[in-house]
Amino acid sequence: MTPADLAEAVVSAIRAAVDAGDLAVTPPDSVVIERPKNRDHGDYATNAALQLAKPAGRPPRDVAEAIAAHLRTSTSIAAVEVAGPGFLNITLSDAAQGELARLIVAAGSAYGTSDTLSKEKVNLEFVSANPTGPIHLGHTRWAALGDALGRILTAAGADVTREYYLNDAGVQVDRFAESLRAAALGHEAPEDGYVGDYVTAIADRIVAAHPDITTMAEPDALAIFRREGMELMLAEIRKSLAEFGVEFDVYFSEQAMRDKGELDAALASLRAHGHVFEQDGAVWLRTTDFGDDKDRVVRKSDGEWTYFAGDCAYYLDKRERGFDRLIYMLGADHHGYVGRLKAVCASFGDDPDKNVEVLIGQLVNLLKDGEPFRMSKRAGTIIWMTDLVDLLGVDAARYALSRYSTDSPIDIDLDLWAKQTSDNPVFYVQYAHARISSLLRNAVELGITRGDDYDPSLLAEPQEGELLGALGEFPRVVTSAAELREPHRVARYLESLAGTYHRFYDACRVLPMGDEPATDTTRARLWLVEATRVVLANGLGLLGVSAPERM
RNA sequence: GCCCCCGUAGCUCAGUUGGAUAGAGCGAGUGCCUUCUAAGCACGAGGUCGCAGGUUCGAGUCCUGCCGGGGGCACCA
Repeated sequence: MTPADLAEAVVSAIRAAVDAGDLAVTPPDSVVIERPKNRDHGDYATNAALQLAKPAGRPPRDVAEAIAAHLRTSTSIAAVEVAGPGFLNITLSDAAQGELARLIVAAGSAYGTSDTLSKEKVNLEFVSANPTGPIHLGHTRWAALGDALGRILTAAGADVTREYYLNDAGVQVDRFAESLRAAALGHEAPEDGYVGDYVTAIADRIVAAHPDITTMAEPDALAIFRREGMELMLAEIRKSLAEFGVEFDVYFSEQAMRDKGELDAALASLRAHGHVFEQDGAVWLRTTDFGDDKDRVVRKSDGEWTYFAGDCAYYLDKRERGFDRLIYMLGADHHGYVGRLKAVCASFGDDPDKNVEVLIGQLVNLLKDGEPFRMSKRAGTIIWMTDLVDLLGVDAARYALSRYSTDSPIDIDLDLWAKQTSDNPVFYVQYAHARISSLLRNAVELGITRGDDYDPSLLAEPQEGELLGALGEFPRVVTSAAELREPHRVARYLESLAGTYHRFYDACRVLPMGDEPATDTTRARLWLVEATRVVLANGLGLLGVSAPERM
């Protein structure tokens, strides 16, 4: 019996109580089922009676008793107690609890997926780093988190498009081209230009392909540096993202959007909605109508579009492609954008509370020996995604960036995350999976199979109950992580599950010792172990972290 | 000055969207391997949930103010 099944059973019991005249309320569609921290409070607890006390006009404990009487008729439920202010503490029968392993094994990689968000067409935009440099540490947090969130939303049934906004038009790209040319000529980088090993590396490649470029007229040279520099940079970005396990469905080119006249179209639409005005020779959007700090310029007095104009057009483009939920993942240094993005949404006549969601991620620092870490070989202090992967590997890097709330700034202790010990959370979780895989291999060698079925009531040890209960939580963890846009919940859950498994493993021998024969308990436990493996693998998969069979 | 985020055990952080006695891990202590991976497990100490009010049956969680830390407030991108 899953928590969801139990919730339905409680709702049914409430309906039965109402039908029997024991309770005068409108039965709720669903109730909250909790897994209590304290096992004295049963396998599961619900506060349904506390919620219904007011509409029923009766003390919570009375309501609880009325529900409990009807709940006790279920054969899956071993005990129901009314406790505290009116909680219902429910203990499942061993058989009902043990059934879960079968359900999980049968579902396999689908266990944890649901159709909770099936009505949502989500556009998930993340990373969107300018193609003027490699992916740095801050972007890397979003690469890990955005990709994980995409997987989690998909698991929850949402129709997700992962998108990278390519800022390939405008001043930054011009500066990049100028910086490349300066590097090629051995000149100093221009003011506000780009510096670093990667700039000279790309410049060298372009010079190699166009030996005459250093003697070419400046405009002609810049055009080549601009076009090819961006291509090479983007290729490098895509390569490092791919190595990190991150794939986008759409790389959305700002330049292409401009070429299609979408900026003019967006401005016309905003004008039609009545939020555009002219002042000091510039064209403005009156975002203060919708709570922004100040109005924003769309087109400068010199006729150039602002970056913000792109935001407006891009928003409209996404909406016209049918997305009703636009999720933007931004760094803390961009949190000032929230107001204007919401205002853009409202200016087009949409609902900023529904159509636009902005997730703000706090900053990431690396620590080594308790001190801020710097790349020693380089003058620059910027740390790239590839540096982090070199230091920790993809699994540890992704996991380290995914296990914390986006609200909290994170200090990644390189010593800790590079460790091959249980101090390192990702190893702790992966080790549980490897340990299970090893056990299952041993079972095969001993010629023991779990068979087509097992007796679920044999999974009656306390550690088995704990493990089953933990496995049963997984679908709810996934849906809550999806609904709250909080991938770290999956990581924390996996750590807890790994611990629960290790305790089970310590307490319950699975395979027979010596010449002993395999028993029904052996087979029942093999189902439970395989179910655990499935959940660990599915959960790690949601984070884009591998589930190794050997370590 | 205004806006956003944070403040929970010595350290790093969770806290099931308002529930029962606030939890893990690390650090430090003591045990547990002649058989499934000891990269593991078991046993304890450690707290005014920044402070002060408020909302209610009930607040770490919601509201207000204050203190402290981080980040941000362009006709830049």
